[in-house]
Amino acid sequence: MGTELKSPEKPPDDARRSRLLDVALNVFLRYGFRKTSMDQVARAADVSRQGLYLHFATKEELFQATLQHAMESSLRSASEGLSDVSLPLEERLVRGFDAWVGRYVGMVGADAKDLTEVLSTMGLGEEAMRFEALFQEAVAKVLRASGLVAAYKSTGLTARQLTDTLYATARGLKYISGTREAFVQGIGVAVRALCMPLGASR
Amino acid sequence: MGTELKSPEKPPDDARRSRLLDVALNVFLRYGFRKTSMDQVARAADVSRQGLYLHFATKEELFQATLQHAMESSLRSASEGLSDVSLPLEERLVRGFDAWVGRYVGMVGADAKDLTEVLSTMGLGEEAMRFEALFQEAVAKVLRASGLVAAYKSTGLTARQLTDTLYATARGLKYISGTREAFVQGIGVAVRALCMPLGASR
DNA sequence: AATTGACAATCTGGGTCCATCTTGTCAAAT
DNA sequence: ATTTGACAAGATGGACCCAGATTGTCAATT
Repeated sequence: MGTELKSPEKPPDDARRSRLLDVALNVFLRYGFRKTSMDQVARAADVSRQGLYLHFATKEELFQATLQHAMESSLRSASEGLSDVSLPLEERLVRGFDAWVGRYVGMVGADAKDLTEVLSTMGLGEEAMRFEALFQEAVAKVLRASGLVAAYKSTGLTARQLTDTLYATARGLKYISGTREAFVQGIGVAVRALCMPLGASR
Repeated sequence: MGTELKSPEKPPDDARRSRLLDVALNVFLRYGFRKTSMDQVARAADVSRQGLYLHFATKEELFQATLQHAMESSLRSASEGLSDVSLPLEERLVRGFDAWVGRYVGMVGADAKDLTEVLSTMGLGEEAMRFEALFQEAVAKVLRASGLVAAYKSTGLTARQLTDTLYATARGLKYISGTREAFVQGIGVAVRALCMPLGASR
């Protein structure tokens, strides 16, 4: 069964690896790639530096795995939020954007400006765009299924356009908001405005 | 009549000064503050360096005047667009945001990241926020007058909240869009979605 | 499996020196 | 008014060196 699952690094290691990647993500987000040392990550994860090398051969491999893990993790929880049919549409959208964007608001330090640069250097730029596209498709799918797009029919706007607009709003809020709470508040307002045509009555 | 118009530097010089400031803005936007020399600005404006010093005593004074002029100019044209009653609401909003934000999309170079830093260093941060607030108030005013806020009554959203949402969208589009045209397109979609409750029928 | 201690090779940041660029000012010329 | 030419003081950037940090690997230990 499925010996070539297209995932290059998917031998389901342990939960330890996942924990290391979570810790590494936080450190990388605060200090960027250059100013983060393996020792720093190891200490933050309560592991020896060599223990870290036991899982990741080089710093770049750690970084790559960290980003990959973060994107998969964010997309997974975002998708879960978006597809939670037990919640009202607005709440699902807010949770989706919070998981995809809001989760990182206020976590990036001033030294972390090299992350995107290094990211594209390592060829992760395409992967990032792929995940971004997946998230956007998930949002668009929800908008279509909810009947929102139908409600906007008179405007001629597509699900994709509504998604892009909401996505741009989230990106703007990411820069404007100082805290995750402020972001959630802002995206909540945007979502409420967008969903208004479905009938905001209680 | 009004001998103290609160404007600190408003002796209505000539159009020459205004032209110099427009040129200076373009250079500053491309190369930032540090990497822009007085000679560079002078040459770009087809003036001698000393001719520039004849209008602005120091580089910092030039920078300060440039930003002040840009903010005033942007706010003026944004306000004109917003209050042009000969245009439909959507077009007015698009023109307003294009004048305030879109005008600068794609113009800022990689070396220009020190602009905001220097800006706040010189105490222009407060002034910038003041202009930002004025623009937002102008937008909110238009939204209220158009009846859009009333149309959103069932959601409980205020004019301020709708304005903030649109503003966040514009900020996001500023980072996402590579060109001014793409920005206008994006903000156009956002505005259309927002104005939908007023009846998008043709 | 993970840890400690240790190691050479390499990278980084600070410091100095020095040539060049830039600023701000001046006088003379148009 | 604006320009050209010139100037000293100061800022900037590149070259270079060096101490210390960091990386990646090893062996011995638990």
